[in-house]
Amino acid sequence: MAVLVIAEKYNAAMRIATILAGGKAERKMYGSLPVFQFKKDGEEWHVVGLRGHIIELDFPEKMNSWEKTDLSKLVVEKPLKEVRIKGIASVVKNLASKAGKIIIATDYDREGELIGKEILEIAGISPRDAKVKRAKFSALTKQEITEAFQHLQDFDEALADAAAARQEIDLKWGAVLTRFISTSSGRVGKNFLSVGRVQSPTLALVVENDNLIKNFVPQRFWEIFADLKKKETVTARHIAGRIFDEQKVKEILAKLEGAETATVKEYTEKDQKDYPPPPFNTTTFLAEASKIGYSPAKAMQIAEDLYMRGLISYPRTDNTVYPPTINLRSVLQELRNSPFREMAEEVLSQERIHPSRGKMETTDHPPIYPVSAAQRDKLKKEEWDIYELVVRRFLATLAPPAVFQVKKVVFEIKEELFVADGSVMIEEGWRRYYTYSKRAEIHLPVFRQGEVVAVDSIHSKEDKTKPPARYSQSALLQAMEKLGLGTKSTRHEIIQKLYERKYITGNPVVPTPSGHAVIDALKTYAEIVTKPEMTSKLEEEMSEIAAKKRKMESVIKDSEEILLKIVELLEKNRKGIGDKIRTAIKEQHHLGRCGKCGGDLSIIHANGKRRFVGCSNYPACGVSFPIPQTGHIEKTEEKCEQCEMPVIKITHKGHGSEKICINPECTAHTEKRKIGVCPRCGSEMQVMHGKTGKRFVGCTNYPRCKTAYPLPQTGKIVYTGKHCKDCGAPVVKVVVKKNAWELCVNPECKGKK
DNA sequence: GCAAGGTC
Repeated sequence: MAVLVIAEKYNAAMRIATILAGGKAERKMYGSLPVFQFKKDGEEWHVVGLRGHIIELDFPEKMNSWEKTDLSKLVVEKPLKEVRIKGIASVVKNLASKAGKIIIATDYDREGELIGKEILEIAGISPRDAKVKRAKFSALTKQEITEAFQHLQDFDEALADAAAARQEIDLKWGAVLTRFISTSSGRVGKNFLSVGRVQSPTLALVVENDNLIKNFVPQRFWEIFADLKKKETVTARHIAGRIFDEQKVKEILAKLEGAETATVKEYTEKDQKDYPPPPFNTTTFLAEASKIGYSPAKAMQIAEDLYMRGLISYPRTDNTVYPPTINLRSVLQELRNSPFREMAEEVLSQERIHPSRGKMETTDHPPIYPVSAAQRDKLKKEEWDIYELVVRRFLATLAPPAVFQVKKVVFEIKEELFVADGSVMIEEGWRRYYTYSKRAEIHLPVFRQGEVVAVDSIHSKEDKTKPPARYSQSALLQAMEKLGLGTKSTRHEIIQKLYERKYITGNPVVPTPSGHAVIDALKTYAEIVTKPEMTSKLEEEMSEIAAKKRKMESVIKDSEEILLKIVELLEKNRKGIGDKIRTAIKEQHHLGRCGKCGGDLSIIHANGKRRFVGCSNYPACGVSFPIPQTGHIEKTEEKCEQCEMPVIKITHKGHGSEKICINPECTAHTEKRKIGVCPRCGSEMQVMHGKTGKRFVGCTNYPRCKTAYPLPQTGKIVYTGKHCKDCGAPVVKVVVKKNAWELCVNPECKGKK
């Protein structure tokens, strides 16, 4: 009797097969799907790995039109299940039909159970069929897997239903609100606006933060410092800290007027342990990667790649505690084959290794750690940076604490108390390996109680309170985790989505007018979808479904009723909401006033083709300016110092950004556009933009001299000051992504290869 | 062309 085992992913299938077969599994291709095969107790076993969900929900085709579909009908429509990966489906179906036993061995969680249900449905087998079994394990270790397959359990339909309810509710709320917001504001097609259970509360965080910053009223405060002399100068701060009452500051200063000595009232000195950081989970990993310049999306992409190559463990994890099944010493031994040899040996030389542990402990995956040694020349720089980060973090979590000598002195000057703190590292501990963050050190001399030192000066410093900081991408990621928004696998994708929709821009993250407008509209008419509570409520309901206290159908029905009411309210206010968002988006594109007629200048995409800056009073006013056709354009609040025209910021992928004013005639451009000397007339040559926006090198002596050379239309052009030895034309440097080369601009130059 | 969740 053949046995079919279905795992969630390729790597899991391979591990399971290797463990069950005792290392003798054979890998065979069924079309494009690898299947692991082996014999065990006289039975033929097949192990296949899926690729996550193989079914996706979608509405029937008749409801595809955003404009024509009645949203209240969309709310109650049953979505269809579409098979996404047909190749896998047919192979699994075939194997299942021949199997006497089917073991679902997907990840042991809600989504894993649903993935199992999906594949059974495709194979036409009921989850209640006696030949269907479930293997439940929380780690891909020999012990866990062996036990799980010895104690097979029944398939848990209720758990799968919990996930299925989430799927349907997410799609309905997402599709209905996305369509409403987009169609009401005329944003249909590729510039649509979107709404979702996770993305909208996340956007709301950014918008609320921006509101706090905009409405922030700084408060003045003062701090009083005393410079004291003891061989070196020691600065002590008045014990009151920030004083918001100016009168009080004056009083204290008056009291201290003429003070000559300070007496040490209190002096303490102690060693303070500075414990190692916890092991990496996805969020902490991404936060640290951003410190070395990798965005969450980029860091995640690299980590996934390193994982697939067997260099680091699974990068999607919530866990911050090493499970006992990982042999930490043998990982260190493995690292001796890498450039981290010496460090690994140092850590190994400890008599006992005490790994640090974080607050979050789950059993699905271990924290992120290196699983094998890598060599620097085998990896790209970015891959090495991320690998090194994971290795150094791993070493740090196994290393002893750092030790700081901490000093505190309290001085008394005319009955007023001042404090000075000192902190110096005396043992490196884990900080020797983990060099990405430093703790500030302040040197302080030794004092003794009762000692009297000279007062050099006493002065106050005025300052003001600062608005809250904006979210960096990684801070946003951490806020999402804290609020239960998204999962370790989706959070960074959701942030990317907010950028794609142009709801947010930059890092730190700033919301755009359309981001503000959409959140404003949702807060008024569908507040729940802007709050993390929608997720926590759904989580509760899913738990109830899994615990068989409620039926999936009833949870979906309740959710539909709430959404129907929202749709009704939204439809009543369709025009008002749409106009508000439209106005906000106009502001987003608005660059400034037209110098000729006073109209609005904005970036216009002609038929989705060439882009330019044009006047809103067209055709009455024909003012227009060519702008570069490549690169991402953002508006700025700046005006050109020379010509007072609006300045735009252009970012070229792979290499920084430049700010230019939209006026091609402006002399402020001259420096930037300078490219060399015309070989025919000796005048200066510049980068110019033709009527179609195409750029070229032209002689400034035009029309008397008509020398012109074409330029590459992508990449950044940099002035080199050089001229071609063969033809005398200017030589420019072209930078595309990370590549750069020098180029004589004359296409007919004989010196060219 | 819609969401969020798996995974590549």
